[in-house]
Order: sequence, then C-alpha cells, then structure tokens
Amino acid sequence: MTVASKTVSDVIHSHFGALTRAEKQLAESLLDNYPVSGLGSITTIAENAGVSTPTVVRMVQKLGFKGYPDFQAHLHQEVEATISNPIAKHDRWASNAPGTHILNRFADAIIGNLRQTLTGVDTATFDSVASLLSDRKRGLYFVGGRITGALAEYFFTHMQVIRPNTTLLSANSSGWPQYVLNMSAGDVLIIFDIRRYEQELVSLATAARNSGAEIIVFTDQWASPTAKLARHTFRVQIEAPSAWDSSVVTLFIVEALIEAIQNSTWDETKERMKTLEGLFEQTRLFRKLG
Amino acid sequence: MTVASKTVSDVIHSHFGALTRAEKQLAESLLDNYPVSGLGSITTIAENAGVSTPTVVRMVQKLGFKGYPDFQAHLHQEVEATISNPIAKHDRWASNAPGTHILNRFADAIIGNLRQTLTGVDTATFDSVASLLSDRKRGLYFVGGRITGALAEYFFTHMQVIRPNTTLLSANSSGWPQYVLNMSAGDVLIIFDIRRYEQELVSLATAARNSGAEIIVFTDQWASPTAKLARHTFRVQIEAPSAWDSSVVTLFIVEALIEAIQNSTWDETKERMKTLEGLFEQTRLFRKLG
DNA sequence: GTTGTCATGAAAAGAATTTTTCAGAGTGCG
DNA sequence: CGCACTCTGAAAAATTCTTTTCATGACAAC
Repeated sequence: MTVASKTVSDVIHSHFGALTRAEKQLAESLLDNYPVSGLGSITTIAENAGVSTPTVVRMVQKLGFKGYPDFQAHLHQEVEATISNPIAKHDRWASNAPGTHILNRFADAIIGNLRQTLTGVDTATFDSVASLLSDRKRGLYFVGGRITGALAEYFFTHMQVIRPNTTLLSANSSGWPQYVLNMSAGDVLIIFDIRRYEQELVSLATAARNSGAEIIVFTDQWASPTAKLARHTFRVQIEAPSAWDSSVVTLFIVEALIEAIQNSTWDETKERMKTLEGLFEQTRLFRKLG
Repeated sequence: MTVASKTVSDVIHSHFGALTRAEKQLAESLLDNYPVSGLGSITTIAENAGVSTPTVVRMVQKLGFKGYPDFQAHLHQEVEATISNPIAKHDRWASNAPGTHILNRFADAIIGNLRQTLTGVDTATFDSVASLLSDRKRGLYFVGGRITGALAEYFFTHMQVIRPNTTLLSANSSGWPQYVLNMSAGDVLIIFDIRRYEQELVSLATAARNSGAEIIVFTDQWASPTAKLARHTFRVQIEAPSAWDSSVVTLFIVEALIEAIQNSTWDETKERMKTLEGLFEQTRLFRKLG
C-alpha cells in the first residue's frame, strides 16, 4: 500500500493535482499547521476548511485511506513520531561493561525513572516545599518506614546542620504520639512512604494534621494513602530491574531540596557550619586529652 | 478557570492524590507516552489503560474538564504547542522547568556523575564484591560516617533481609572495638567514607584487617585513606551544584549490588522473605490484640 | 437550448462515541 | 458480623460523528 511508508503530507501533495476545488481548499487547510490541524473530528476540520463533511470523506478516500478514522489514525502515528523523544536511546555507559550487565540495566532504569519523575514534578511545588522547610519558625519532623528510614535520616542529618528545630522520629511507631504532642500549628512533618505502605503512618499523619501541622510526602507512583493528607506530594518513579524498589531518584529530590533550602538561607547557614566545625575540633581534642 | 494556564499533565499530577485505583491506573497510562496517548477516542484510551469508559469520564470531570471532548481539546492544544515550538520538544524533562532551575542543574550533574562513575567501575570488581557479600559463611559489618551513615543503614537493612549474619555498626565510634573483637578471618567490613574523611575509620579498618577481615570501601574520586587497606574500592563521583556532596550515585551502586547479591542466592532469599512476611503479619495481629 | 457530467453540500441513515444509570463488589468501621 | 459507604464496569441512553444518498447548480459539448 502506498500509504504505508509515506507521510500523510506526502500523500496529499502527490494527489494534489487530481483534487477538485473544494478538496484543494481542504488540503490547504490541512497542510497549514500540519499535522495538528487534522486532529479534530471530521466536522471540525470541515468547518475550518469551509467545506462540507462529505468533501472530507471523498478526499481521504481519494487519497487511498479507508475512511476518515483510518486517515486520522495515520495522522496520530505521525504526531507520535514527531513528539516522542528523539534522544530515545542514550549511548552506552560503561564502555568496558557488556550491555546486559546489571550495572547497565540499572543505569537505564534509573535514567528513565529520573526523566519520568522530573516531568511529573512541578517546580512550583518544589519551590513551595523548599521555602516551607526554610522557614525557621516552623519545626521540622522527619519520619520514614522500614526501608525509607535511611532516607529520612539522610535528609534530617543535613537539615540539622542547616537550621535549628529539626527532629527525626524514631523508627518505632510506639513513640510517635509524644512527638505529635509537641507539634504546633505550622510545623512540618516530612513523611517517606513507598510500597508497601505502612498503616501507622496514616494515623501519624492524621494526628499531625489535627495539630495543625503541614505534611509533605515522598512516595511512589502509586501514591501512599498519606498523600491524601499532604500539602505537597512528591511522586517518584521507583521501579528498577530488581526485586527491590529503587530509592535513587527519591534521594536525588532530597539532595536538590537540601541545596535549595541551604541556598535560600546561606548567610545564617554559613555561621552554623563554622560553629559546627569548631565543635568537631573540640571533640577531637577532648578525645586526645581523655 | 484553573485549567487555563496549567498543562493537562500538571492537572493530573496535582489531583493524583485524590484519584481512585482505577483512575490512577488510567492516569499512569495517560502520562506514559504523554501527550500522544490521549489522542484517541475514549474507548481506545480506556482499553489501553485497562479500565472502563465511565472511569475515564469520571476522572476527566474530577480533573475539572467539562467532559471528554473538552479534555481532548486541551490535549490537542498542548500537542500543537509542543510541535510548533521546536525548543519545547528538545528535552522533555526540561520542558516543565526552566533550564536554570536547580532540579535541572542537579539532574545534569547526576547524569554526568553516573556516566563517569560507571566508566570507572570495573565490572569484575563489582562481580567480585557481589560474590563476596553473597557468601553466607562470611559475617558482614557495615559502617558509615556522619553523612554516609544513612547509606550504610540502607545497605544493611536490605542485606539483613537477604541473608543472616549481618551487623550494622553504631554511629558512635566508641563501641567499635567490641565489634572488631567478634570479627573472624574472612568476614567483610563495608565502609562508607567520603570527604571529609573520618579519622576513626582508618583505625577501625586497620584493626579489622588485623583480625583477618576483608575490607570494601565506598569513597569519592579522591579516595579515603581507608581505601589503601581495602580489598575492593568503589570510587564514586560525588560532585553536585551544591555546597554538599551527592550520595545519589553511591546509592545507585549499592542498589545494583543488592540486586546482584539477591539474584545469586534467590532460592534461599525467597524463603527468608516469605518468613519475614509472616512475621510482619503476626506483629500486626499482636498490635490489634494488644 | 438541450443534454450529460461532475462537484458540492443538505439531509438522512448508519455507526461510532460519550454520558448516564444502576447494580454488584469490595472496603472500612463500629 | 452487619451496616454504610465508595468504587467499578455493564448496559442503556443520549449525543456526536461518519458515511451515504440525493438534489441542485455549474459547466462543457453538441
């Protein structure tokens, strides 16, 4: 079939001479702003071209398509080909590693996760969260699940250096009520929860909200139930060629946030880091003396 | 109207938490290969997502559109905008955010780190480490510094599920000698140490080696002093557009190792995971009864 | 002037799509 | 365990789209 390899645009051009007045008018309209102009219904494009719908049907059949739906299907394929990323395949990573080695398969997956996650993250959300966590009047509370606890700890460790008034909730949920007791309105609870979601976190989030705390959730593409209670949610792609989920992209977001927060309050942070350096030095001396 | 300025993708993301299971499934399907996946009829996209057409209608209305045709009209506009603007399609992940936004600068840096690290990592080294850590006769000890402690914990948490005989060293170095006391020849000490290197880790590594332990080090491109004592070393690129170093690529290597190890002993691991599931279930029951 | 051919669109018929209704399945909660 | 609730898709109803039919008008040939 002639249509198979050629683009719709090509087909129109090659048949242009054989078209009647109204059909030429329609063809012009289609080629103008091609291929988007052909996305609508037959009624729409007929109106846009100032012709009747039977003219459209007659023309697409004359061009070799089975009918208007067939014509449109071809157009959709072309749009897809135009849009879908030309950078589809990146060059191989480790030159000395076979393409099937776990390192390379993992790298493929992670890059894909990163790309998909970033298209999904709203920069406005990111900026809001950054400024929320920069506000030193708000207390910060970090909590994670069995696996994600390490991420919560990582985030906490950095924030503890950058600003005061930060708390890491213990892994054991039995101690959580006491933390909630101390939360004031405006405090922020940062929750890490990826599948399989932990039921206790929902209770914690509910209680925290009742205390007037804002909630920020890092979760996966399927969204933890705690996300429904959250002010802001980061949905991260976590799938890897592994029996385990990947936390790499989540850590990426965390690190970017750390930088954004630190940057917005650099003057104060600088002082704190200096002081901290001094404290480390003293500790070392204590040990030597002791 | 809220929909006016935001993209359909944004709208989906911002409503994602409020979506039900089938709707999330549909949203995923739409966002996958967005926006082309939404060009067809309601029947088509419902089939592709594996949901019913009423679900599609309900979701688009929930998103704030008047109906499916309205939803699709917005999508068409976006396709048009994407196609007629060649810069927009250049890099999809950047299209959502200005090129200078911290998220994009971070992404660039991380991809660069990943590429550089992978060209530097020998797959033979990787495989040796994986088989070393798969050996259940060897005890495993994990330790990290102030910042990298979270990475050590992350690695440990996974390995603890996969195999017995794993230990996480406390953050406090004063307890370390007792761990060394328990090490036997052939045990493996996994050290995370990136700048600024912690002096105590060298003492620990030396003592461990004297006990006949093998040492594996995760460090940065400048190499921690403990690397000299190590059997295998992973030198990871850690530079980010930040005042802090990035642990993303280190975590990447850790996760790839976890998968490699788990894979090599899958039969045994499977049993352990089943048992673990059962234990979790019991814990839940205990709580309910208690 | 008549006749035949062709192009065109109005309108009807036919075929789909979209929306609504409704009942069953599942879930949470007391 | 039972109740209330929400979610979900099958099926019907409503709507819109696509195709066909057909009448009209333009134009060329005789």
